[in-house]
Amino acid sequence: MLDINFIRENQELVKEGARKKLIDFDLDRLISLDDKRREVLLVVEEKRAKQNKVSDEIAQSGDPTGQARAISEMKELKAELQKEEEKLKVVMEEWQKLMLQVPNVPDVSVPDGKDDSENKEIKVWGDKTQFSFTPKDHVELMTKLDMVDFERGTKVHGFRGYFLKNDGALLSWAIWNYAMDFFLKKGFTPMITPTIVRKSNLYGTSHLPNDADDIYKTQDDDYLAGTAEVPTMGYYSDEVIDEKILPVKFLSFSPCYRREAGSHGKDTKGLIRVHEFFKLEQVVLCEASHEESVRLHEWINRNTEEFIESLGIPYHTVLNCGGDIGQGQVKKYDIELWVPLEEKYREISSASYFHDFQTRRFNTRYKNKDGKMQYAHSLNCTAIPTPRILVSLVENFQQEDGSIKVPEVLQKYLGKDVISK
RNA sequence: GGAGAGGUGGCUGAGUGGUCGAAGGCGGCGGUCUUGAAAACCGUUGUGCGGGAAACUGUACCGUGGGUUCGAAUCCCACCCUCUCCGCCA
Repeated sequence: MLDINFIRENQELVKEGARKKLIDFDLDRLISLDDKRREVLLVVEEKRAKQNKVSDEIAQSGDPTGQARAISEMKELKAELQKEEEKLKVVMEEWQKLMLQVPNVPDVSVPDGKDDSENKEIKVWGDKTQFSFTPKDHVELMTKLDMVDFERGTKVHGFRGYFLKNDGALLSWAIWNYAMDFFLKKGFTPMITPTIVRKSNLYGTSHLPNDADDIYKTQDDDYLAGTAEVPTMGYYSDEVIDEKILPVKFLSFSPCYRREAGSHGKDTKGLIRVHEFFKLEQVVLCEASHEESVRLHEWINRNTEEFIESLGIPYHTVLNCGGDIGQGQVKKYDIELWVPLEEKYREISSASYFHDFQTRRFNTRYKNKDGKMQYAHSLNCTAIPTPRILVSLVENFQQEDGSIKVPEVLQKYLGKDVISK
């Protein structure tokens, strides 16, 4: 959410931002609605002031005749007031709905573009893996090594279902354990978060109202979070946090649930796109400073790059274009790992910052040194998702005999240096 | 699932129709005292929106939404949430 005064004072900027993000938003409608809101609010407040004043006089007056006259006058005023309040209510309903749809303004460095095909590659690390034999894809590799069972996954769960077993399961644990060690050294506070969350948290992160189709809902009207960003951001909702604890850095672990509505034809095989996965997520709250947001954004993204580098998987980093950026995000980097059999880089991580877009919705504030209330800034970045990471890991490290070399840093966590039959 | 209790400011806790934005306490801040600190004492201490250069001022906020009333933290209705006990359960 943006501040309405900011919106009013920066209409062209907001419009340009929406254009860049390819979000269709009728700002003029919001502005005229806001004019109306202000106008009616003024009338309502004037009438209330009058009402309050006369009510006090009635209470203090010892004159019954005067009281009776004032009361009958106030009855009229009350009727007028109710009419105006009803008007205000109607205006506010639409106003609030529109306010939830205003996109945050993307950074000037965000390039134009319609979708992920127009993201800008800003970094390439490692050489694309070359094989002296015919490589296999992760489905074949992992199935043959009995690391995964898609058939029974589908039997039990349905479309996109999977079981990880044997070294598939152990490798996941090894990655989680390694990632914990790796990220905790950087000063994160580890958390295991709830995944069933109240609706308000998804409005807070701005997954709602716009991405409702992608979110599972329970019969109790709760939702299953698609990322630990959601519960972690909710952690400090409606709180005034102590400025001294900023920046707070959480490393949150959770299962993640995504309906993947609208992507039925995509990635139908394998572990790239599944309904249920696990993720370690970096979530950061910092002081309300653009420079600090930028600094931490670079930092969290770099953390994940370093993690991937330590595994030795070739990747590149892209700067997401306007059309590939979410409603609330100011700027986003994606880290994409090389998937040899697809001959493509595939997204493994996403680092974004939001300024106070999310914290306004969550009402997460702190008091700054001058005693002024400020909305904190928020950022997040994937630390590591499983099982998606396994795709590029096994494909890049496969050997001619169908075994998989274990990256050195994982060997002590897995207890072996090669996965074979 | 059954039964009960309760939601008030940063916290605790009083307040059952009229200067209540809300007593008291704790905490915070400022001061007195002290070499310094503690203790004690004195003072001060909510947020959003609007107006104003400012002092200040209008309005809203006592879980949420409605209702009654000239007037609601206080009365009525619905909902949400929390806690306790019993049951079930990883």
